[in-house]
Amino acid sequence: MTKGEETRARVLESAMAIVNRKGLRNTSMQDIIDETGVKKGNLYFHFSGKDDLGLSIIREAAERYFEYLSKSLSSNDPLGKIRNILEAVLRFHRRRGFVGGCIFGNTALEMGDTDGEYTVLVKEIFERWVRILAGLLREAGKSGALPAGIRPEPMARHIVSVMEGSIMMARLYKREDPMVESMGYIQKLLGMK
Amino acid sequence: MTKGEETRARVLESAMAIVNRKGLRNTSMQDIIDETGVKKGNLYFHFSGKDDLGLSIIREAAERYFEYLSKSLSSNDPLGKIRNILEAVLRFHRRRGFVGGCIFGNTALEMGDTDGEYTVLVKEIFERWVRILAGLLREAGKSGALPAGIRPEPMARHIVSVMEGSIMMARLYKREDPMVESMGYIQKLLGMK
DNA sequence: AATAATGTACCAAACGGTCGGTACAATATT
DNA sequence: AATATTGTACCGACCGTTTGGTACATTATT
Repeated sequence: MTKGEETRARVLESAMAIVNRKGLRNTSMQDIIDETGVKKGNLYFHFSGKDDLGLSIIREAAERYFEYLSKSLSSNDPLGKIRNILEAVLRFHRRRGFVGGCIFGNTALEMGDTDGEYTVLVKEIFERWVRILAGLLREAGKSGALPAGIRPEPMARHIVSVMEGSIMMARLYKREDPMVESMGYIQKLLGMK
Repeated sequence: MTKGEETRARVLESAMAIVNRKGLRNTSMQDIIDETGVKKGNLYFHFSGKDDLGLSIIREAAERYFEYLSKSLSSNDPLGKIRNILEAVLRFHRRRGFVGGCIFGNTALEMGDTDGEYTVLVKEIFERWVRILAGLLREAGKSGALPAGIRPEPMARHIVSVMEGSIMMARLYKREDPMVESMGYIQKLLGMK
């Protein structure tokens, strides 16, 4: 790792923490400069602009997030794995004190109705999440563990919506209850409760 | 209605439309000046600052929203009324082409983790929504129309989370499917499907 | 005449971004 | 071995624009 790569990684690390806390639009390049000590010229040497930095942050956050989720799969049966994932998401936000919320959902909302690079990237991340859940649901369906009338794809999309909505509420009220309750209802729908 | 009241109402109307489309933080006072033709001095005569204008917008939007929902209650039984409300929400966003999303959820996220006036106001609005839904659920419970194990308050909170999450997804993908699907799963939980 | 409403000019701060330039190690040339 | 060249990393002053907000004179309305 060269000196430059090290600097870039360090800046990305700090910037990710700030954006996770304050959101993308509300984080200025100056904030990053102040926090990391990197000088402006150098910051723009490593990142071509704010969008380059922002997209790099989202991409890096997604990689870490999916890696974290995949390490939380302790169960053997597919529905158990889904519960593992939901619980991992809850743990993630509980550890953060429900500060910041979901960086992907936040970015989706911040970017509004534009069709820019951010929106495309966030869509891809959600689709990746849906694909993972739908795969597990399909697997559960094959072994007859899925209640009648539950189709994998729509249910997977529903789970993502529920998590995003309940993360938002948990953040707003700084309580885990919205997430815990909604996760319970998902499990009820899946016949696990 | 005096001329001044008229001006104030007109500015509030236009500003609400802009904020609904672009979000609060991404809407500048200049945007409102450009759109409405009101002059800067006059704008600051009617509203003490951006926060005053912003809070007025949210309050007004909430009044209209709840009024709109209450006019959509055509059913007689409480669970039917809940379906009416969900369908009214869907119609509301469909008419907007899923542009803008939910102004309350957007504001909640935009304001981040601060405990400012915006956050307090948005919390109140969500609580009001929960109270309405919980009342209907309790009513349904009394007449035995609620499946076993469904408690009104948590279920009401869950419904709000689901709606917020699915509105966000519908906005992101510019499709009604996320809302339609999630509404279906809510009805399934309530034993209506 | 008093007050309510409006118009215009201005402000300091913050924003993302550009610019010319420096420091220094690695490589090429002589 | 001495010198010249190149590429990476870094620096801080400066730019134009936009931001929310203020000051104050002017015009309608009552």
